[in-house]
Amino acid sequence: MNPPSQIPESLANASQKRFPLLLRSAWFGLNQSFRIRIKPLGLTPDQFTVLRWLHEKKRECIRQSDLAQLMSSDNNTITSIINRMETNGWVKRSPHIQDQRAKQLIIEDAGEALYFKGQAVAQALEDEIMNSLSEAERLMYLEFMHRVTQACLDSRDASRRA
Amino acid sequence: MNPPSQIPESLANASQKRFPLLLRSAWFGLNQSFRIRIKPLGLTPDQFTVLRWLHEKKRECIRQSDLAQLMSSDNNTITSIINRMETNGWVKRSPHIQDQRAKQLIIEDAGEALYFKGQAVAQALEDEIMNSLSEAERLMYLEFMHRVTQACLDSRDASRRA
DNA sequence: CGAAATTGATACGAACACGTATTATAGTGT
DNA sequence: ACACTATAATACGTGTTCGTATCAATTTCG
Repeated sequence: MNPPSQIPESLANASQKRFPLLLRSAWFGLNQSFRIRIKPLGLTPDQFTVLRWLHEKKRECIRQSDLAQLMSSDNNTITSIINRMETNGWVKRSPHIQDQRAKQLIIEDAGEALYFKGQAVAQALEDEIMNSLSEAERLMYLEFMHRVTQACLDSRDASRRA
Repeated sequence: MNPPSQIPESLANASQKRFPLLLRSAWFGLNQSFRIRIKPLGLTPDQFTVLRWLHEKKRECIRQSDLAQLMSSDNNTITSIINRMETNGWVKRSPHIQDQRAKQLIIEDAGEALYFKGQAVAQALEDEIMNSLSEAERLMYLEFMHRVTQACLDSRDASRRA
């Protein structure tokens, strides 16, 4: 007997419900879906994430390394992303007041306008995904996910120090 | 027990427990942790994932596009990864019996030996993360995560068709 | 059968992730 | 003042992700 070969194999077989596989598929699926939907805006998912943080932290002084922290990324990647976004006129680098090594990131009006458009798409997508859980399940899930996420970041930090 | 103010801002502030942020941080954290730990083996996380699938599906005939499906990836990326892994002698391409367009992927002995070493690291990491939940919580979490993951993949497929 | 649409793989280029090294500045200790 | 260490950003190289285009082989259908 052949295994049922024409069912979404990605989950049908794989899902002995192992956490790493689920996490990978969830992230890839969400990211790809979002990428396709915001492509008309000329944005990538990562660029949108940058705009989100710069918008939300507009009152604070955000250096590139702060942004790297917020995005679970690193200074190299941020430098590269900001280069492109600065060229597009969505953000700008400003000298930091107290620290002459650092550069403060500021979202430009064009960038903020783009953010608002992307945010509508992002919110719709998030709602759509979260609809697969009931209200009560969603609360539990987000609580669990919060703890698991913290464990992942702790594990990373421990591995770095080792 | 006050809100520890000098703990990763990525979760302390951001975690109004919004799903996309949690998912991104969890994936990046897990991936980075795993990358650091298997680096001594000369493997990247994605290469390990390839070895895992080719090992588990060793009895079946796996084409590159099958692997793309399993990994929530695409043919372009698989071609690129397999190129490097074939150079290293970890996998090899074989002509497909019935479909002359396709290439069957086969894990080499060197690749399988590497997989076993990586698997020990992967399992330890998974156990470590899952320890942040009790047994009962873990069961619920994996069930929820399964549904959410399926929703993410469905959303991607819908966006592609649109 | 034969034309059209589809599929498997690849080439190429842009964007992103990450490691290592480098430069400039800041903070530390003496 | 001095050396020492740490941090912010960048340059550069490798690996991964993804879009578009291309080619060959397969399937569908008139």
